[in-house]
Amino acid sequence: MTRETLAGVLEEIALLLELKNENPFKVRAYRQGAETVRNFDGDIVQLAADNQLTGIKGIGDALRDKLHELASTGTLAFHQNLRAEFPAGLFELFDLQGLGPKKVKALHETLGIGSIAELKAACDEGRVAGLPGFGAKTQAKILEAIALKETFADTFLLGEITPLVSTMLDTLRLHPEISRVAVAGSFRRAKETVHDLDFLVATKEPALVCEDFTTLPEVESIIVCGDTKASVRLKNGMQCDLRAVSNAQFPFALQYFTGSKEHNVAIRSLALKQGLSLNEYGFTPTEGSAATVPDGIHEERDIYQFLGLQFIEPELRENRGEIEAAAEKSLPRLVTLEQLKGTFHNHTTESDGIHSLEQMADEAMDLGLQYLGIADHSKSMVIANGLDAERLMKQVEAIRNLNATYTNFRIFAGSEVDILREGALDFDDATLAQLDYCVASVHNIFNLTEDEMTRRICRAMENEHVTMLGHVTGRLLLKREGYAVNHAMIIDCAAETRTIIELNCNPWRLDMDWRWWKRARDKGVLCSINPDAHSTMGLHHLGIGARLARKGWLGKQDVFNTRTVEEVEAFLKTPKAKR
DNA sequence: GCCGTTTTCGGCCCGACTGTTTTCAGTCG
Repeated sequence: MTRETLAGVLEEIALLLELKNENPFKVRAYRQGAETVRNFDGDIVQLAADNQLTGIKGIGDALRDKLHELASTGTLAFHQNLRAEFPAGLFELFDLQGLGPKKVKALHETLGIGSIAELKAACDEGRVAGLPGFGAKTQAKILEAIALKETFADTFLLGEITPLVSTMLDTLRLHPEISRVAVAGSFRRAKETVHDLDFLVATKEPALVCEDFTTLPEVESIIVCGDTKASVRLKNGMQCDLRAVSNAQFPFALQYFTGSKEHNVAIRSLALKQGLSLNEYGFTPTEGSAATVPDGIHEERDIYQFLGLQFIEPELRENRGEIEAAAEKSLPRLVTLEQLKGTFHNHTTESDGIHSLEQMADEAMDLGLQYLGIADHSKSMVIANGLDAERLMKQVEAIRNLNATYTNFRIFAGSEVDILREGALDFDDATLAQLDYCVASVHNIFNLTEDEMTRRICRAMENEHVTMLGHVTGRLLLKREGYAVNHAMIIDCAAETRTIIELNCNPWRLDMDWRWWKRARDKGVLCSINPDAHSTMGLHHLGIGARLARKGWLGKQDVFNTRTVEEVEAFLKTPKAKR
């Protein structure tokens, strides 16, 4: 029994109650209960099993008893009974954009639809468009949403699976027959989403290691298990491969399985020019070649060095100019997580965060940061409890007071100010002038044309008080496309107006996309790696942010929040035009 | 279902947008 199981059951109950037209506030109570469980500071599973869940805000008598039953017996009768009233496949319908409980209920009751497959068939036959409350456009949108979901099937967020990967790496390292372990593939290259995981081990007992791999606790089922390779399905549905090689083969296999395919093709053609063919086991002379196979290759970097290249960090291996740069020895020295001294764009309980100003600051200090920027939502974000000017000024005062109690830490008072329809801001200049800095973001009216949206955002960046631009496209990976923007124009405008662009490192966003950062860097635009944290845990996403910044070719000097607190203070006091 | 309380029942973030309607329901954030 895990915390996530408890929370998941409460979420599912909320969904089922919604389907049954239950009191929306009751539904919300279950949903909030799930959030409370997720964010509880302590061993909530044990407390629930011991029936010790008292005095926790959001968990009343009913949820306490249900969590106790669930944690102590493994199931919850109330949940099982609710579940039995609906087909299991009904849940997946909620993943489709545009479908909520009412529509799902209508589809189920009138057409007997209980799965995405059935819904797709019904749409294809035009049966959905005729239902009351539905129409041709709704039917088309549903088909679109199904197509989008199919595209993203079996894809996982980098940030979401990172803890799982480190756990599995730790387990493999403990194996007595394994001398070296690495994760390769797109995960190692820090792609924002990954399809499968590739682990690599060096061992003298490959068959044994493969067999043991299939018994890891994360494994759901075995796909294949041979002498040097095992392939399994993990409990989260992801396919996961293990390759077992010798210690001498390890660097070659690591290079090979890290990819990308395009990068490897280019690398192998370089080797061919030297009369050597390169594969996952090593170099071999090509037919008729007088080349000798190099010895002394122990690490991946030795392969690159032998080919006359600087070591290419895995994040850069996309064949987007890194090989040419490595040949010229002009690769950037990439930023590291350890170089980040602070971060901006974080929320507190004052808007929609779940931890207080003090809690967020404490966590930032525990992470070794020198400063923390607070940027709660502005008043237009009613749903997020956005602050009006009066509340904002009170928060600024609270921050100033709190700063007076710190010796080696500083909170910067900011706002995540909404960019309104035409590019105006949700606060007037006089209010913004009271802040240390400000992040400007779009949160509504997503359906503008690319031109209109780009103009809207550029107008906001032209404001003297806008320090940085938040999540450039508003995308939610695997869920929602971003709004249409012209990245090139926004980067140019940021360069002209000396506006920093955020790399929002919430795992769902990773926005601005890594493919644009090199261009921004070349135009002199600074990046701020911002977790958009809505809880203390959210601050831990800085690590993912650093990886994506590396993927975007950024070095320490390109990332604003590698600067010291004194440097940041001086920067923020300087008028934008002179930054 | 939870919370707070003028302590046992009333209130619970709400506005924008879409597509369906012909004045509004459903979804989203």
